[in-house]
Amino acid sequence: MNIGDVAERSGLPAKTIRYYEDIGFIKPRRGLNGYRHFDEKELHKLAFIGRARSLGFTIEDCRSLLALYEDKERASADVKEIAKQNLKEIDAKIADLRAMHTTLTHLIEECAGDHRPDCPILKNLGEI
Amino acid sequence: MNIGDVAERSGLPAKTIRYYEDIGFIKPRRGLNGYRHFDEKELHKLAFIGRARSLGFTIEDCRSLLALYEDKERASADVKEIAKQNLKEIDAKIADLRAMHTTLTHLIEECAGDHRPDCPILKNLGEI
DNA sequence: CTTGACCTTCCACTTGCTGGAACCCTTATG
DNA sequence: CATAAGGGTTCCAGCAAGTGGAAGGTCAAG
Repeated sequence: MNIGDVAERSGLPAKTIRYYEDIGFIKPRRGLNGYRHFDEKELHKLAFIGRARSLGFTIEDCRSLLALYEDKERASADVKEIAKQNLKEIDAKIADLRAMHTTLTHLIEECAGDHRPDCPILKNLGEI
Repeated sequence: MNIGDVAERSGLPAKTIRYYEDIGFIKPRRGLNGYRHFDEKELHKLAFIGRARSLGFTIEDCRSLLALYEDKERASADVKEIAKQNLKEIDAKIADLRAMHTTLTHLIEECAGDHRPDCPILKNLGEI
C-alpha cells in the first residue's frame, strides 16, 4: 500500500502519517522510487493511534499504549491504569467547561443585548 | 506597579503579561531603568483578558472584546453575540468529551485489569 | 560590598499537526 | 513521444498561547 491507501483506510491524513513516521511510531519500507510501502500491521498501528488520539490520549500516551499493544507480555492492568487516568482528565475538563457554561449563561441572561452601551458581560470581566 | 505586582494582582504570570504586551494588548510605560510601569487601567485590562481567556475566549475574541470594552459606543448586542458563539463551542466540547467518557468507561469496564495479557481496550483500539 | 530578589531581552521549545513550495514518479491519452 | 494529471517525496514555516532558560542589568537590605 502507498500512503494514500493507508490514509484512506486509516482515516488519517497523509501528512499526519508522515508525521507519525517522523516521531517514530512506524517505519514503513521504501520502494526503489522512494515511496513508502505499508503492510497491514502498520495500517493497524495507525488505526490504533488514530482511535487513541480521538479518545483524548496524548501522543505520549499512545507511545505507552503502543508499547503495551506490541508487547505480548503486557499486563492489561497497565492499560487500564492509563485509561483510568485519562478518564479522570476527561472528567476534569468536563467540570471546567460546565463552570464556564454556567458563568457565561448567567452573563448572557443579564445582558440586554440591545444597543445600550451598558453590558454586564464586559463589566464582570473587568472586575478585579 | 512593576510587573511582579501586576502578576500577583491579576493572577497572570509575568511571562504572560510580557507576551500580552508583545501582541499589543497593553503598552505600559517604561521607567529610566527599563522597567515596565503599570497603572490601574492596565491592571484591569489584564484581569479582563485573564477572565475572558479562562472562559474559553481565544486571544482574537479577547481582542474584539477589548475593543468593545474600551469603546464607549459599543453595543452590548455585539458582546452578547460573541459570548453566545462561545457558549455554543463550549457545548460542543462538552458533548465530545461526554462521548469519549462513555467509550472509555465501557472499555475500562470490560477490561479485567489483572495480569492476563488479553485486554479489550487494546483490542478495540486496534480494530479497523 | 555583596547577596538575593527582581527586572530586562532574546531565543528556543512546547503539542500535534497543517500548508506550501519545489521537485520526482507513474499512468493515460493525443 | 510529449504531456498533463494525480500520485509521491523532502524540507521549511507556521498555528495557538504561551513557557523555559540563558545572560545580563537594577535595587534594597545587611
